[in-house]
Amino acid sequence: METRSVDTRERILDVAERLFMAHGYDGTSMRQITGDAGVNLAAANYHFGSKEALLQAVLGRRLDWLNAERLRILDAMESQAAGKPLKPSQIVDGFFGTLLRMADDEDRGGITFLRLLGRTLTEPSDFIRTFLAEEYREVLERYKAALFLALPDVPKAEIVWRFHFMLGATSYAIAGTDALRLITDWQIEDADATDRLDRLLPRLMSFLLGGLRAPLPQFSDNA
Amino acid sequence: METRSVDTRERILDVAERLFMAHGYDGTSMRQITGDAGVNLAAANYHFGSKEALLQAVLGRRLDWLNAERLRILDAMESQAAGKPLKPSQIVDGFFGTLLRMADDEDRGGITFLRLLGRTLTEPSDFIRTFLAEEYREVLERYKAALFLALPDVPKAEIVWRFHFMLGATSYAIAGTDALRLITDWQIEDADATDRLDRLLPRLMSFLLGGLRAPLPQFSDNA
DNA sequence: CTTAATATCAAACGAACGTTTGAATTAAGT
DNA sequence: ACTTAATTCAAACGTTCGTTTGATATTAAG
Repeated sequence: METRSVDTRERILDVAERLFMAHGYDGTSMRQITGDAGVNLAAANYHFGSKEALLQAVLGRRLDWLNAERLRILDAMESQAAGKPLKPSQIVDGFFGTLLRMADDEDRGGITFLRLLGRTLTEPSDFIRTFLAEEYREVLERYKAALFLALPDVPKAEIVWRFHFMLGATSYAIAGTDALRLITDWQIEDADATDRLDRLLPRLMSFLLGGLRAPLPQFSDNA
Repeated sequence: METRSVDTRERILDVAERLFMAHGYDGTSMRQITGDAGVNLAAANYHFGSKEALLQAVLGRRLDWLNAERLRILDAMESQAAGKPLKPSQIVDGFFGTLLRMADDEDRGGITFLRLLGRTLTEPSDFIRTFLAEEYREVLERYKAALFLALPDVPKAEIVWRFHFMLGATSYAIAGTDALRLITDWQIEDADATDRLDRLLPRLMSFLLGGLRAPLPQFSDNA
């Protein structure tokens, strides 16, 4: 009695991942999901309990792995460094590079999951934010601490802000919703999607590191 | 017969702006909007025609002014420069600074509109993206061209990408949905919201300029 | 073969959705 | 004062939503 339910579960998760990415949470109905997946409507509630829990399952399936991998990489880098601070570029690559490299891994959601995540990070619903906060709590604490050590001369508040900015630039870049892309004569360049993804990582990494290491802002007041 | 309808129209726009910001487009119902505004349900369809047209009216009310102001500022800077390229910092401030300074202007939506815009830029619906594309077409063309002139040694494709990254960092920073803010012990710093906004602009500007002027990425292949 | 747990199914639940209708009300023009 | 247009209103339209129900089918175990 395992084979059927596992197939049904995974098929629902795969279709839900794609539809939530394309139309958002509120814009996707349980009937669309189960219809596209070729399963009965009630199957979704049977296996996941509710629509909210379904989205959490969709995200958790990928985020559990992603953030465990991020921690594994940070552990490896830190034990390699033997107590010395890491380079900022290492830390940024461990966090954002690990995410972007999932784009090529179809077994872990590929570009579909990346876009879903980029969109979800800007969703307002309380249950989503609570869920994401818990999913990210440990990995953010660890990477934040690593950046504090790597940039001892930069005020911690500035590092946190710049982490926030980096997350935004990355989310937006991968969300691919592109309010911009319609306008920009994007064809200025290439080519197939594979090529664009190959080049996105180094492009984004240059930008993020440039922003992270920018001169500190001058505040007009002196509070 | 003017005073009533103008009041009703504006009250609907104000409430819709706030609710779309807080709960997203799909997550906000016409009944919530008209109910909170204290007007009849049918009034919204009478004045705006449909829910989609209402969102466009909400956004257009602010964006028309914002993008006209951006063009006005760019015109002023270019005529001041008398044919010579502008400084990148001028251009970035004209585009993003003008946006962020709306946060203090309650008559033009203040922080509520900024957050709504940040969220809306990542919405997937076709009608939103089409609308935004048209709203932004001219101002993006002009600012892109200014950046091309200001950074003659940077490939145009790189500039467009970095413009995209800057837009993402800014949207995310102002959207304030903060999947992050729940986790990050944000209290590390200050104080009241006014103070945070005062400091957001210089902080974001440093980050954006650092990213814009970062060393060019090295691609692993040589295509 | 029987039993019990697990999974799928068609059908329905009540609630909420965006929109429309047609009458009532208000304001403007003459 | 009368006419006409603009606006507000209560009520209802048909549709879609997430979820639940109870029967039926499938599988694993004794």
